Amino acid sequence: MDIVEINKVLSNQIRIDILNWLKKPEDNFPKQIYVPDFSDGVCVCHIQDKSGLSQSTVSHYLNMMQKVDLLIATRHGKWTYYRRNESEILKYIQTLSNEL
Amino acid sequence: MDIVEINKVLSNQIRIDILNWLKKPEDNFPKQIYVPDFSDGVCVCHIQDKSGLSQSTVSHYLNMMQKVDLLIATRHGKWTYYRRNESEILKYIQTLSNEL
DNA sequence: ATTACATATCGAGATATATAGATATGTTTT
DNA sequence: AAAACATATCTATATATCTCGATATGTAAT
Repeated sequence: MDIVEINKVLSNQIRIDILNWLKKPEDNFPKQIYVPDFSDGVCVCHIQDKSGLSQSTVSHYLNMMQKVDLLIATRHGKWTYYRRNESEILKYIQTLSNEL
Repeated sequence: MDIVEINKVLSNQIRIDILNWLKKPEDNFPKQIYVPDFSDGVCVCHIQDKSGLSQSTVSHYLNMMQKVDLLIATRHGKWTYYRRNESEILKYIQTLSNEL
């Protein structure tokens, strides 16, 4: 749990937005086609559409969010799905509460 | 309360350290000479000594921490004292808890 | 096997941050 | 008023981040 690294990741509004959108995928993204529900998260293409950023930028953002364990990635076929890592997010907030 | 701006400020270990040192000034800094206690905080020169950074860098860091309301500055004579803004720090953590 | 597609990675230019030394400002002491 | 001192601001260079288009990789469909 590297607080400084996580804070860098969270120093960007779009990345915070992504974390928020993934709280309620049903409310923020269209139904997915090749998986029955959002239990593994949302595919990159939908997040890209919603963010308005380029494919490479979104992929990069999601990767950095995964590297600090804010997100979990799962691959199904040619799609990669990202979802929140709730326990790490909670741990981050608790660590902040203690260490700030 | 601009979460992104605060996160930028907290994306640096020394700045987090400063926030921590100011939790217990008695434990982290030498006695001050021209004020009776730490109730207005710690003067820039002591924070500079402890951090090992240049005077201009420390002044810049403290200023940016004050701009986002993490710190409060008070001037006494030629010294400027900085202390934690506890209510804003708490508000920041609460906001994060809600918005992440 | 080839094509099509989703995502990841690479390379690059623009912008922001880090950090220092030099200088300016404001205060106190002489 | 001059000197000394603490802090703030300015200027500059090095490094990091942002963001994109181009390319590579992996998977699925034909």
